[in-house]
Amino acid sequence: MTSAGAEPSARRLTARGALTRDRIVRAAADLMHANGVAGTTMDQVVEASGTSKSQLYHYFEDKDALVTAVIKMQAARVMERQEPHLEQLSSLQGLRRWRDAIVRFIDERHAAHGCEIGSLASELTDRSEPARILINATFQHWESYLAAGIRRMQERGQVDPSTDPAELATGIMAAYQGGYLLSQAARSAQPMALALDLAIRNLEALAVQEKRAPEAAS
Amino acid sequence: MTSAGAEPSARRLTARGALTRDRIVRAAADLMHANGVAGTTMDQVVEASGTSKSQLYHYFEDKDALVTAVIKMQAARVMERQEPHLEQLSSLQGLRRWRDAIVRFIDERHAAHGCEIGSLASELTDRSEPARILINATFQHWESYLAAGIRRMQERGQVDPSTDPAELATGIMAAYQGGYLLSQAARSAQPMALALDLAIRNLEALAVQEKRAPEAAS
DNA sequence: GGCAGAATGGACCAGCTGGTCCGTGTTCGC
DNA sequence: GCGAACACGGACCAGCTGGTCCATTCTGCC
Repeated sequence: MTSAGAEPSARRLTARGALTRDRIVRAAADLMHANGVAGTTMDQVVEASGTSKSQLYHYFEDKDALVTAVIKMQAARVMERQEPHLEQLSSLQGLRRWRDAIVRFIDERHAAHGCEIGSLASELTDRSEPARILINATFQHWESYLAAGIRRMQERGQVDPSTDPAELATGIMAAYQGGYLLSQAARSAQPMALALDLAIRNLEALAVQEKRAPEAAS
Repeated sequence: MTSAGAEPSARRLTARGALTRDRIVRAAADLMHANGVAGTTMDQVVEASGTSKSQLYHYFEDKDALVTAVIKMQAARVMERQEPHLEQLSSLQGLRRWRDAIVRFIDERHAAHGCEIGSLASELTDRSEPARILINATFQHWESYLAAGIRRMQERGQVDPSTDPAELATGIMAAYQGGYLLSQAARSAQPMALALDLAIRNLEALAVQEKRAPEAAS
């Protein structure tokens, strides 16, 4: 379900229409990720998506509606990329693999651009309340995956059970977002690596002292 | 030294001129912090600063030059606000006081707006290389204060001396920036509190075990 | 096979945006 | 006290931006 919210009267969509709509959102998402929302014009979206002005305004009431669809698509994209790592997260090892994947991802892109959701958050949060709510919900959803993983670690005795998983998850998310921002500014994946290391080290420190506990096969 | 860089030919500035220039940068900084760089028009700056178009372009070659001045002013403002806390930082207690001041600051503003530098970073880093370099330098400078404080803590035996203070500082900065972003999106100071707590807890965990060591007066 | 509604093409527009220009007032240094 | 450079006011403009409109072509469905 990569497609995003409708709005402009839940009109019927033919298969062809749905495809066109998707091309528009995809093009808009890429442009806005690279140039910002304000830095992306409707004409650019038209050209990049190979559609026309009338189509754009046929599927979206105005730019705000398009932006809403873009937020939803980016949220879906990010979650799709993260899910494989977070879905069954249940150990510090898994968390470290998650960290490695992120650092590698940023490194491959030479730390150009920021987090798809984070940059939208920074630009839109103060400008549009509906956008803020949507973005905040995305963060929450994202964090809930981390929290669930941490809870599993607690159950397995890898992490101190007295600390609230949701709060730890927020802390880790903050490290991720801040790490992304610093990496973007430094054009290096190192800040992200340091930020996530600090966050993970925190769980390790909280770990039940039996560091070398009986490891299940795997 | 709140005023920012010149550029448009280091022309001579009369006292009156310097004042006008400063009013312009100040107004631009406030507008851009609230509405973003792209969301701030030169006409708005003119109106908010009570100047005229010709003055604006008398002191700044173009919008980019104005933005550069704004970055420098915001960097100075942030550092001015942080220096009292970071200048002689040398204990975990001091770090916690820094944390408290930040959380209070965000709470007072009901978590509206983001970090003055962080939001500029997010918007400009990909769009302007000179801006990126300037912003990155600001982060470095900022982190160096934190690193110096951590080094002092190490010397006093409060923090494990085997960890690189600069790397810890980057991690803390990331927690700060990410915490700010999440707080802005959630309209609550809590994410910031959790993020900084996680970062600080990390130093505590690293602390030499003699937790209740001989405390110097104060 | 024909019609209602979806999909599309693209010309057109009013308002805004960054930036220019020129004339006037002020101030500093000699 | 006087000229040069600085400070200032504000009309003006070309290009862009989000958005409108209407005519035409497809498509699903009875």
